[in-house]
Amino acid sequence: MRRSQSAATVPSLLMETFQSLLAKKLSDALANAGLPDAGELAQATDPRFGDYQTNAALVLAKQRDENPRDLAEKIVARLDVGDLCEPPVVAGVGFINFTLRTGAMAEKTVEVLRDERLGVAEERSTRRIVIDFGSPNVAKPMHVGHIRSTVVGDALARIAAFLGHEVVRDNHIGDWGTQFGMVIYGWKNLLDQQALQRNPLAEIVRVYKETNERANSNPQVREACRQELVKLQAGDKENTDIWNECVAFSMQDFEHVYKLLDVHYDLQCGESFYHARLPGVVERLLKSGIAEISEGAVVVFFRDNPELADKPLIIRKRDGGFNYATTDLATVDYRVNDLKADAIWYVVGAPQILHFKQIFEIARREGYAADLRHITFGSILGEDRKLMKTRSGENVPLRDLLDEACKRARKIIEEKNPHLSEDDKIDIAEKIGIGAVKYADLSQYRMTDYVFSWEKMLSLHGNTAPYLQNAYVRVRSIFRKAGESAVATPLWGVKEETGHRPVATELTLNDSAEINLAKRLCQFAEIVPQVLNDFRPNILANYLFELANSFHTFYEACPVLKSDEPARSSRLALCVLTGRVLYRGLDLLGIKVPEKM
RNA sequence: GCGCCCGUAGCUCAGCCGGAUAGAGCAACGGAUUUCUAAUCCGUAGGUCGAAGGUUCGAGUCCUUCCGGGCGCGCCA
Repeated sequence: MRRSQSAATVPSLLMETFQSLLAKKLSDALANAGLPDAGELAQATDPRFGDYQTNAALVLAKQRDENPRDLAEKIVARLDVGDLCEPPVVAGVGFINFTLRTGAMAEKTVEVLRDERLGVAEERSTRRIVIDFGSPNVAKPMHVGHIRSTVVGDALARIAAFLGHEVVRDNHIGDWGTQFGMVIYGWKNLLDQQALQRNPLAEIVRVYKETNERANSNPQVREACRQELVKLQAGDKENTDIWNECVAFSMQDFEHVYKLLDVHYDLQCGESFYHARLPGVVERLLKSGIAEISEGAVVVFFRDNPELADKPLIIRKRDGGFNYATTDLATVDYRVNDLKADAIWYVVGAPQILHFKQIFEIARREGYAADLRHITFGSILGEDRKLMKTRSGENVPLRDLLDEACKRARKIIEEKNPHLSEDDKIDIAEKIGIGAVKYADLSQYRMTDYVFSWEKMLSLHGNTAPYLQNAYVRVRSIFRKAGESAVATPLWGVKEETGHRPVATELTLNDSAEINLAKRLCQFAEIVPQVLNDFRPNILANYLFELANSFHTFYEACPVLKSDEPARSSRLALCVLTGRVLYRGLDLLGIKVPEKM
C-alpha cells in the first residue's frame, strides 16, 4: 500500500508530511467504509489534478468488481480532510484528488522552518549498512571510470546517514591483484629514481605499462613477473617493502582526489586485507559441499539455478592462487560477522552484474542473512558516444578532469564577476567546478550511459549544479543586502545552515509564486526517503532543480525587501527555508554551495 | 549461442512499485532589465515513447517475439 505507511518510512517525529497525513486520513476513511487499505496516495501527476491523488477506488473496484466512481464517492464521503485541503473531488475514471488549502501550506511551511531536519523523519527501523564504493586500484591513477561509483556511493551514504542509518563507508581498494608482479618487476628493473621523486604515481604507472608491454612480447619477462608475484604473496621482505611503498604513493593520489571531492571513508579495507582469510573461505565452501574440485580448480556450480546453471565460479585456481571472487566472499564474511552489517551496498558498474549474482547466491547458500545489493551504473561516454578516453586512447585521470572543471569554472567567473577577490575566485571555482561534475552524475538515472559535456554541466541554464548554486547565492544576496534588520525575533532554534534565522511566526501566502514555492519546500521531506527506494539520487537532484526553478520564479515575481509587511516577513521566511533546503539537499548529494558567484 | 542493460522531441535526459491529455533543459523563435546578482524569468513551437502482438477499466512502465546499440559469460579484477 502507500509507501508513506510502509514500515520503512513512517516518520518517527511528530512532524509529518502532507503525504503521510493524507495517507492516514485515507486509511481511516477506508476503514470507516468497511474497505481494506488499497492503492497509493501520491503527489498529483499534474497540477490540474490538485496536489495529491489516490487511486484507491480504482484498485478496490477491480478487486471487488464494483463501479470505481461509486466507490470513490463512498470514500470521499468519509474523508475528513477539511483541516488540510479543499473538499476532495472524484475525477476521471475514479481518482480522488486533493487540493491543499493555502492556510495549511503556510502552517506546514512554518513547521518545516522550525524543524532542524526540515521535516525529514528518521527511519523507524535503522540498519547498519556497509557501502562499498570508489574502489580504485593501486599503481593506477583514479580515472573517470571511478567517478560514478565514488560520487553515487558517497551521495547514498550521506542520504542513508541522514535518514538515521548507521553507515560504514568502505573503500575496497584494489591493492592485491596480479598486476603487482609487473609493478615489482618494473620497480626493480626500470625505475627512474628522479622521476619517482617528482611524480611517484606517474613513474609507477610508467614502469607498470612498460613491463606489461615487455611481458606481452617476452615470455621470460612474463615468467619473471609471475615469480615476483609469488614472492610477494609468500611474504618476501623486499617485495613487501616495494608493495608498501606503491600503496602509500597511490594513497596519496587518492587522498588528493578525495579531498577535492569531499569524500571520506570510515574504512579502507583493500583486497590485501583479506589475503590471509582466503584459504579459510575455500576450505569452508569445500567442507559444506557448496564448492567442489573441477579440473584441478575449486569451483562453485549453480546447477539448480537456471540463470546461473552454465556459469560456474572459480574460487581457487588450478595453480592454487585465489582470485577476485574469493576475496569478495571473504569480504562478505568480514562485513557481516565482524562489522555486523545488516546490509551491504556495492556501488559497482553494471558489467559486474553476473559476478555479484554469483557472490550473492553463494552468500545465500552459506546462510548469510544480510541484505546484499549490487547498485549498478552505466558508463560515461565522450562526445563521440564511445567510452570516454583521452585523445591518445587512455583513461582520463580523475585529477586532470577535476582540475579542468575548476579551471573552466574559473574562466566563467572571470567573465561574469571579475571584481571578486582572488581567494573568493579560487573557492567559488572549486565549488562550481567540482559540483558541476558531481551533479552531472547524480542528476541522471544511474543506469543510463551519459555523454560528458563541459558545456552542459557548467551551464547556468537548465538542470545543472551552477543553476542550483545560483539560487542559493540569490538567497544569500538578499540577506547580505538586508543586513541585521532581517534577523529579528523570535528565534526558532534552527541550526545555522544559511547563517540566517527566520523572521516571521506565520506566513501569508498570496502570490501563486509564493504558494508554489511553499509547496515545494514542504515536499523535501517526502522526496528524500524515496531516494533509497531504488537508490536513485537523481530523484533528489530533480526535486532540487524544481525547487530552484520555483525560487527563481518567485524571485522575479515577488520583491522581498521592498515589499510591505506582512508579505516582507513571509517572503524572507521563504527565502531562509529555500536556502536551507538547497544547502541541505545539495549537501546530501555531496555538493557545496558558494556564498557569491 | 546464452544472459544482463539501454532505445522517449533535432540534441542531452526525467518519467521508482502499471494511472488521467508523456515532461524538463539545450538548440530555434518571440518577449521581460528605473531591480534583492538578467549567472534569471515568461511565452511559442517541437512526439506513432525502436517495431509488432498480448495482459486490463488503464501500458513509456508488465509479458512474448523481432530490430538496433552496449556489456558480460572457468582459472583477470
